[in-house]
Order: sequence, then C-alpha cells, then structure tokens
Amino acid sequence: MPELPEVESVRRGLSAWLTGATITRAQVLDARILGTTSARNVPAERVVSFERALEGVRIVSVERRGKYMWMPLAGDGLRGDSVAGGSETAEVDEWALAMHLGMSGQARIHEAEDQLHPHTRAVFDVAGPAGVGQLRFVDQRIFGHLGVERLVPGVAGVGATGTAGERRLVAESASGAGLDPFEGGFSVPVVARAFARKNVAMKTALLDQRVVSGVGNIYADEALFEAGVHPAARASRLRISRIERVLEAARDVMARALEVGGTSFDALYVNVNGESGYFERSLQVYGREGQPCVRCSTPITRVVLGGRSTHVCVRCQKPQRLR
DNA sequence: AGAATAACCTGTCTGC
DNA sequence: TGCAGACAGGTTATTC
Repeated sequence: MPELPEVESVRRGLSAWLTGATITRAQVLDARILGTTSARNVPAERVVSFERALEGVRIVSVERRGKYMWMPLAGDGLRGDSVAGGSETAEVDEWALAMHLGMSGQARIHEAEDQLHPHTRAVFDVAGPAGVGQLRFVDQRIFGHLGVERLVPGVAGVGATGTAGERRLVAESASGAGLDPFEGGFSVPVVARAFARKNVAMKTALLDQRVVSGVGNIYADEALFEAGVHPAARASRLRISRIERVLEAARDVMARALEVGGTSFDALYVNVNGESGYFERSLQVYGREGQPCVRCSTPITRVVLGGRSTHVCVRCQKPQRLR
C-alpha cells in the first residue's frame, strides 16, 4: 500500500515526534510482526529480546530509503535482539529500529489512554522533547515488519555518490535497496543506463527495489503514463532518453503526491495522525479501468503484468518505441 | 536471466 | 442472506 510518498509522510510525522525521544517501554502484541515473509515463526525469546533491546534507548533520528524506514538508536545497555544472534553487546550507535509498512502497516502517534485499534501489533511508550505518548504499529495484514537491526553500508550500486567507504549507513533490511529518486546521489542518467542493461518490462524494472527504490504499483503506472511508455516495453529496447523520461516522471509524480500527503483510497493508508492523503484525485490511470484517458478519451485498460494490476492507455502508451 | 506463481495475512466487494 | 471468488498500495522464495 504505502509507496515512497506515503512512507515519507509518515517519516516526517515520526521525526517531528520521536527525534530525541526515549523509548520507556516496548510491547509486541503479535510476534509475527517481527518475522519476515519467509520466516513467520518467531520464537518467544526473540520477542523478549526485541522488547528489552529497546527499553531505555533514545531515538536519534528517523531515516528512510525508498519504502524502508529506520530509527538509529543511542543509549546505554542496548543489546542486539536475536536477528543478530542474541546476547552480544555492541556499540549502541550501530543499531536501529527498522520499520517497513508492507501493504497495510501504519505508524500512529497516540496518547496512552486512547483506545487500542484491533490490528495494533506493537506499542512503544516514548518520552521526549515533544511530550509523552505512544508509537503504535498497526497492520491489518501483517506484511509489515519491525526489527532491531544493525546499521550497515547501503548499496554501492547505480546512482550512489562517493566511494564505497562513504556509503550511507542503512538498516540491514534496507541494505539491498537502491537509492531512491529523492536522495542526493541519485542520478537519472546513471540509473537509466542500468535499466537499459535489463531485458525486462519497464514496469518490472521500476518495481525492482534493488535498482531504484520507492516506486510501487500506483506510481509505476502513473510514471509510465506520464512518460508515454507502455508498461510491457522492454527496458533494453528503449532509447535512453525515454527511460530517463520515465525516471523523471516517477520522481515528479511522487513529489506531487508527497505535497498533498500521498495517496489514500481508504483508511488503510493514513499518516501518524490518522489522516488520509489527497493524491487519489490526481491519479491519471491507476484504478481508472474503463474510464476515459485524461488525454485522448480512450478507455483505460487493465492488464496483469508481473502479477500486478497494470493500468494503461493503449493509445498514449504505444508499445513500439524502439532504439 | 527472466517470468510466472505462490506464499505470507485480513478484509472488502461483486456476482450468483 | 450466504458463499465463493477476485482483489488489495509489498516482498520473498521457488519453479520453469
């Protein structure tokens, strides 16, 4: 559900509230939120070590790359949870609380006495410059994830600036993600050349978080429409300038979405205060199957590509624009 | 290498 | 009213 603009809206809300705050208590209500897609069975001791690792720790900042979010930690007595192998102690500033919203995750700021939403999976009592309250992780489908993770150097891949030694530190689960279009070192021409080496559909390339992170199903469709490129067009067959246009469109459409708080179809995507974003009304193709194209009035078509719903105007997005 | 599929979950909506 | 089936903004593993 949440893509880069939605995650960034959440990050900003969390940053304003949590920077410099201390976690006084951590409670996991559903252990599955600590698991991963492939490892759902979370032993009880991992829940305990996760909770203990966070108690008394200070949140230094709230960071994001693509859809991955994490909070670097500082404080005495932090111990890694079993993600990193258990009881070893480590330098405090090597750790972060990682958070991925998945399809239905929400990070919400509440007062302790507020009623608990039924899908609340974890609760963190916090006290800091902005006051005392609770950070609650609510996630209907439990595709989201929480973890205490090491900070490690991010990808050295396309678009990264500087040498390997200067790579930005990211939470371990985000270490495979490419730079997102809003990061300083992101380079459209460099990423476009990486796309051109891939013999895959343009939409598939956009959704591959290892190359460029942050683009999800909605903004992929929107960017391809804006650039006039068919989602199934092979990246390797397109002119570099066309690929660059898609990447610029992705950055532009996500920037515009961010300005209005992201895209919400329902109460599943909300910011830290439970408020919806307004970009749904600006969508040109996503979710508009059968409705007239905003440019040429041809009905929008829905096809399945890479297992994902894909919306296209077959007149504005011709498949054959080859090198 | 890349494509397709399933899996992880819960909920909503549609059609019969 | 009930029920089956499709579908949902993401990620990962497996199989062909």
